[in-house]
Amino acid sequence: MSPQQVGPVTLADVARRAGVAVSTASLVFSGRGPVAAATAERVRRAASELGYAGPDPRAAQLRTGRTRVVGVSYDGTLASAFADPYQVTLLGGFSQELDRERYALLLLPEPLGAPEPNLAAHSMDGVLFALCGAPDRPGLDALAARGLALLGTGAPADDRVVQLTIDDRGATADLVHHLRSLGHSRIGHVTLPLGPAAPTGRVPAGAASDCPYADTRDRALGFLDAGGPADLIAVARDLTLEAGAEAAAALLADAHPPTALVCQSDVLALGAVRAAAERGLRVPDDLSVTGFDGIETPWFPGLLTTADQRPAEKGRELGRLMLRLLAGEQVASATFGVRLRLGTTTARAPRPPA
Amino acid sequence: MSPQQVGPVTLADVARRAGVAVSTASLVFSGRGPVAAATAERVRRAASELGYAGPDPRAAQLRTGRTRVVGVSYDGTLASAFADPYQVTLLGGFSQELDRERYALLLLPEPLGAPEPNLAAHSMDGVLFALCGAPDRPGLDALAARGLALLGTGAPADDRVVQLTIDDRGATADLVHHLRSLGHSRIGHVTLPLGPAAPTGRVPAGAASDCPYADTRDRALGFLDAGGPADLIAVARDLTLEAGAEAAAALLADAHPPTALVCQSDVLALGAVRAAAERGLRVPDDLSVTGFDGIETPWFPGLLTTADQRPAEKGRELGRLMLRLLAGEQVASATFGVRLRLGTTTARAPRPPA
DNA sequence: TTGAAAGCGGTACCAG
DNA sequence: CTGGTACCGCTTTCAA
Repeated sequence: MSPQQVGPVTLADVARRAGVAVSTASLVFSGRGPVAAATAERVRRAASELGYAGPDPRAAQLRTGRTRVVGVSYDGTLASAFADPYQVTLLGGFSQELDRERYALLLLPEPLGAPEPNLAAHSMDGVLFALCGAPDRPGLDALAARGLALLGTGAPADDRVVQLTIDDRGATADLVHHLRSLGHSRIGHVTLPLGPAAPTGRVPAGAASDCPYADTRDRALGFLDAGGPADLIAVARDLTLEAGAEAAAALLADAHPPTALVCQSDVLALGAVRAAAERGLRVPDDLSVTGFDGIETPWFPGLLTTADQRPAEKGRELGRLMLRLLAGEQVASATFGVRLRLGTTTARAPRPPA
Repeated sequence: MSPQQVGPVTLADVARRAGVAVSTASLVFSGRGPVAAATAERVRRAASELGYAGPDPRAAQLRTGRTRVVGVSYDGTLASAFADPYQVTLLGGFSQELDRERYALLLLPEPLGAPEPNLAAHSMDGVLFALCGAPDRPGLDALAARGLALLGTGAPADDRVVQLTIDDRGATADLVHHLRSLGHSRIGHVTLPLGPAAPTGRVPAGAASDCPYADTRDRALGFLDAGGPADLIAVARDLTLEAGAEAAAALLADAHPPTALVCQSDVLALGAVRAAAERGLRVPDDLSVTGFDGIETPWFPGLLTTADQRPAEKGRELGRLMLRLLAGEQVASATFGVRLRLGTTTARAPRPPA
């Protein structure tokens, strides 16, 4: 009868039982070196007899320095991040690429006001800052000091982070130009949150164009660039359909209401569509609405006019960039193309009532 | 000038520079032992001068055996899992509880036909089998052998996995009883996929009631228990609104079509609502529809009649169970309560046309 | 309050 | 092809 094992079985136990050196046993499991078939078989049998679970990843990680884990950092809770189909789809594409190389994703939500950043406390080979608004992120220094692969989509703004950005400003301006070409001039703008705890409501243009979050700011600037009126801007408190509806309602209640709404995200735009319906306005006959992102909405009858970021493809592209970084390649920041997608939510401006 | 550091700075470097032993420096960072204020200060200064990133989590993990990581395993791709609001919401609740104790989630998608299970290759303290259909899962032995905390929602069926299940069968039967009390007798059933690559379409009752996936099978059994007709069952190929619509359409095309559809998930039910609209049927006047899960659908006008699993709360409950397991407590499998939620998608059966 | 030293469980080099 | 051995970087006794 074999001696009773106390803790988990280790490689040394297996090697001893098989009558080989640990180094040889290690080769059997990693498949790296040449091992005689008979020896390998002996080791495998010893392993299964002892109930060996395979090399402990913790030890392997310490030795090799690689963890096969990529962190995904974002501000806010997981629930709030995943309420946005854009983020979910992007992450799906990212995961798809990383799966190929057997990397797993470690979700790192960074709740507001967390005392110490969680970020550096985990072992990872790289980090994707998927949808971080804030331009700086505590804990980044530690990650950089460890030499991790760092990839972002605009934030945090740091030379050590490779960025895949989009032309937020130009894409938004394109949407406004599209609406103007349809005869709209009274165009409203619904923005993403301006900060961690900003309430829903109308704001002066300056509040949006000074926003520290690059995407929010640049889209607002694009809106203004293209001649969007500075007095028709409202902020959504968070990235939900409800907040979009409320912000849109605030604009539609104006004495001289807009005939079109340019929203900084598709989710917000769908909220605007609902707000319109609640006021008895038809989309696009009475009100045109545009979004941003290009999410799939199988339940929405019609197609949102939007700046299509192709989230799945963008996620895959981020995945490929991450894999190259992990392979030690030098990767330059780049821009990802956004396409204007014409849907059924925009139409000619209605004739003003007599 | 200090000597040029080659690799990343280690605790030993810091200790040397501060003129203390590594063990003392360790205490400064972990805050575990008593260290004189002056000593601690010296260590911290040395650390910042050297750009020390803090204790390397890999080494700490090997030594302590704890990783502060919980894996979330499911079959299929991340994209498909996150297409279901139920799963997303549940994961949000789970994450919320684990955040409290600073655990991060490691996503472990297990694509079909992956050669070797990825599962055991990562360092974790526990694993949640969130929405695994398959009753068995390769790699489970290795996880159990390492003594990980194992938690599931019905699958994999294994004594080593603590389960939080629901009464799928009873809840579905309740929905059917509700419809029968409204005068429906011709009731159709739209099931979740019966296997990894099952096509959408009608199936004999036996196909569903023999399904290896416990939830699919038990809901089908509940449907039959309550007197649902065995000839009006259709399978959705995957968990999407489109597949639900197709499966529903297959039933509605029957020579003697149903006046109500009991769907095994809310997403499928919303597909059924769409299929009804495409055939010019009004819900609930011409067709009653029920779902399962209790997801939030801010964009859906009305409220789905459903078996409400309270996904956010269920996720939190799973989180609490996981934390107890991680703390070494003995935790028994339990049942989570499901509530019948009456919405606006069910009504009296229409009078049969004269 | 601090220091010395023994691992945690593998991996990777090198010699044979 | 196989065995010995020096680490990987930190935590944790235990002694001083």
